[in-house]
Amino acid sequence: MNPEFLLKESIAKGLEKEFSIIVAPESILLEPTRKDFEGSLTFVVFPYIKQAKLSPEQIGARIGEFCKTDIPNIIASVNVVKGFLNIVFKDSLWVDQLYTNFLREDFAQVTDGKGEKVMVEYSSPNTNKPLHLGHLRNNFLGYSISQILKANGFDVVKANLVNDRGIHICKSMLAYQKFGSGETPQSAGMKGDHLVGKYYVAFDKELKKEIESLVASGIAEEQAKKDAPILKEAQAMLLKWEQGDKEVYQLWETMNAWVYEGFNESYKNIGVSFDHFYYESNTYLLGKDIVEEGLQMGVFNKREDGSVWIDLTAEGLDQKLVLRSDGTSVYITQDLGTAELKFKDFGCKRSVYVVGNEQDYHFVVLAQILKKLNKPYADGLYHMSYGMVDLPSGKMKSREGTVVDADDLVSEMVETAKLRTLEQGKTDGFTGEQAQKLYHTIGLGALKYYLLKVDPKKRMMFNPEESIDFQGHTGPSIQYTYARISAILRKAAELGITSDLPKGETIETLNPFEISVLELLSRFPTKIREAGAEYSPSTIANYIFEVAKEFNRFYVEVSIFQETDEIKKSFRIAFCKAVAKTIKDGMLLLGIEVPEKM
RNA sequence: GACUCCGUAGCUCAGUUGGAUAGAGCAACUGCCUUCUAAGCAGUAGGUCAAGCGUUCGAAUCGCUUCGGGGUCACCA
Repeated sequence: MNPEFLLKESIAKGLEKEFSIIVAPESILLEPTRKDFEGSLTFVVFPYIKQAKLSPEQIGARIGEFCKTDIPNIIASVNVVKGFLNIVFKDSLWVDQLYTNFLREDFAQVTDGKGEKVMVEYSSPNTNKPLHLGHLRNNFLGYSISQILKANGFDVVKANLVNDRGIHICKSMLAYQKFGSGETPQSAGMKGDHLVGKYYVAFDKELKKEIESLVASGIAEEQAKKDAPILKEAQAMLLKWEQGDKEVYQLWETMNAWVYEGFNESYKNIGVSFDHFYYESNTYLLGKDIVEEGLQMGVFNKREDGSVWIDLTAEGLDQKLVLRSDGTSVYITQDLGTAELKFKDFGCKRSVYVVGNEQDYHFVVLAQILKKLNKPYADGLYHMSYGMVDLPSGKMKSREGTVVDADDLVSEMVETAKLRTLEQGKTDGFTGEQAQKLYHTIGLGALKYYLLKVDPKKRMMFNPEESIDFQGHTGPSIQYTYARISAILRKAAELGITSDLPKGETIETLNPFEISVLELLSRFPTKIREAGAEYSPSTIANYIFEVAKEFNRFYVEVSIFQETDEIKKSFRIAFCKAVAKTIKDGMLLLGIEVPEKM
């Protein structure tokens, strides 16, 4: 039985016996004891002073005494400071916890989700240009939250809704037609997505040129922006695409195929994956039947010009268009359609959308509409809204060429990892392939950790120099801790030291370093719950860093192989195993791998 | 303008269901590699938690006001 729960039960019993205060054990709040006081868990008594009509110190003392006699096999001592009752567990309890809990294969598996299906939609790129830094945050967050939801007992379907149609794709296509002279990714020696992106930039350049010359000929800038011939051509091309024009369609398929090949390579390289792909070219016409449905229900209303609207003023929102007067879809129409499609395909009542916070309003509206339509999946919609990634030079803008390309960034990180590793001569005994894999693990680990350690909701700063730092609060430093432990475990195996204690043996006294690490390990399931409930990979990232940091303190202070007490030695091997497992499992929740050697 | 998110050390961030003396990392400075990997550890210095008022046993955390920054308010996606 979990000692934290036993303690809560005992406190609840104590409150009742001593003060006739009835509280459910689950609702009792315990927090980790502050470092400067003795103890593992702290019960704050202030909330009960009114009912108990005694001073905080007196209440704390009486509850403490009660617990001590109630569960003497768990508690070593208690102390009361002001209104804080600090509980010191017996060292042998931690030993017991280590063997029966922390080392268990499923220690990090929470079952609260009960196998319920959840769809996590993330990545969702446009096919007119390659992935950039902002996409990386999205992809890492999406993958990580999928892992975290799985760890919470949900059955997760990872989906990618590819935006493969629209005016922006036509821009790339048109520029390719004009200036491409038939080059291909092979002939250009470029990844397909980068090649297509090149023409997207080319389009923009041409467009600017045309606008300038129009302005020079005396046309107002506003008008020139609308009248530029190349823009008109792109719009015409989109129309042709929608009419199924063979030539346009073929070009579209060819160029998209290039992009997909490029994306797949990138996805593989950054270690994210999907269970299902949706393509907007298949879904952009959906949603019209839902509009019809809404009209029938009286949720939507049709105006004279034929456009369809929903009035959300009662909800504190606005009037919102859901279908244009010409009968074509807008963004939200499509999203209504795909929400329905997702539900039909997988039956997920819960659906997580990993989408930037500039779309907060859109998702509030979407959720409201689904609710009004009485959709069974309306309440399960969650917009995992994350902040922009800023550069020291300011906001990233594709058109102004201030984006950081995802592929370039990853290779730079890997290259830096290689340099650092070679500098330190740490690849002795590695084959070339193993070394390459290590550089990738470290470089990518650094990048993922850097992007995931920050609260997703917050806008964050990407400082290129800091992100390639491998020391301190970084992924590689955690990976390094894992590699160190692995070295110990290898040596223990060589020496034939087991991690099991002889039958009937236990350890009565641990050192403070061991205890504070074990305290941390005990919080892992709670942290997983927290991360799941808050949709916050950063909770896990910061927790794992704490574990690694605390273990490192133990590592420099306490020797394992020089320990003469064989029982203690075995215990410490088990201890190392549990820490390694926690770090590994935690990092995998972030999508970060850990190396056995580095 | 309306709505919304944010403001914590020089920098990047934790901490926010109200709890003890607000914590890390980087950068700066001092130490520690003949003992399990120094991508580590120990230490020094660095704070009016944007400002003010309020709520109460207690506020970085809740409320109001002000200042500063971002985002959204398209028959674009």
